[in-house]
Amino acid sequence: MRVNIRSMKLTESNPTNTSISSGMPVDAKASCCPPLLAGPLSAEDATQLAQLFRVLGEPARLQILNLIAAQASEEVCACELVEALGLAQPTVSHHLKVMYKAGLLSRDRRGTWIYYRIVPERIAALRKALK
Amino acid sequence: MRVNIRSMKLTESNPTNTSISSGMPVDAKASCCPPLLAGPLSAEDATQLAQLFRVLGEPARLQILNLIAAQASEEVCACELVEALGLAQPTVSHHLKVMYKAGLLSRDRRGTWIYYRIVPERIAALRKALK
DNA sequence: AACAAATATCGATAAACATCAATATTTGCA
DNA sequence: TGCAAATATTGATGTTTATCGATATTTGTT
Repeated sequence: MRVNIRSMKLTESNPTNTSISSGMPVDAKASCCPPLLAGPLSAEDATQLAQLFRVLGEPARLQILNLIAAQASEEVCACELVEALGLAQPTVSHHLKVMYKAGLLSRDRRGTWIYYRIVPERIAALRKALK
Repeated sequence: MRVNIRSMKLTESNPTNTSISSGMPVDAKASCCPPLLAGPLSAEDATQLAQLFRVLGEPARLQILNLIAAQASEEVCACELVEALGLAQPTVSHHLKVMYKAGLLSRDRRGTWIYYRIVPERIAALRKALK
């Protein structure tokens, strides 16, 4: 497990959010992703799950996930995404932030660059929710 | 397999849409839901997949799925959903239409009532897409 | 044909959000 | 400290869409 001192700073200014494992802000609560079809679903659970699905309901964000998954290094620099997606830099930054806050991406700052990775457990949780 | 003559009428006035199996209009193309992480994703595929996720990105619609799944009969009358969700009838009708067009629900008209069912293959396809 | 019930459509409104240009902030380096 | 590159934020704009009231359509019944 790579521990990057600088990357800690990214979460220091985010005291209100809980963490999955290390430095992962997540808007959703810890009791995330109960099965959608295999049991009762509270209104709050429905809201949280819907919020997660909505994050995936954007082509650009799906392509970001796909682009990261295509990397052998399992990570991608934010700067690469700008040209790959053909979107403005603020737009890409926005999408990355949304996915990061949703717990779908983790990030690792190395110098000026920030490398993003998929959080596979989060994807798996969503897949389980579709049961 | 129950064949309802009247229910045929529901799809007769929808000649532009393709069908999954029988009487199921689907906005998405037949080549739906390629794996999101296990291979390249075209822009069109990303758009289609995102559209499907967006349908699930609404708490009311997730609750509709959950309510149907909770029925032993595996189906639910639209009229029951209005009170169960606490939404206005046009709103519920709108959500049902969105999910029906997305191929997530099938419907069976019996007299004045319309009973909705989950299309499990569609849910399974989404789950597979999260690979 | 007339009526009642269930569902669909229409029109309007408000909220959410994707997008970008401009600008600010952060970071490494000299 | 000053500069350049990467990323974040701000403000504005246009689009999408959830929601509802009012109304239309469909369906079964009498």
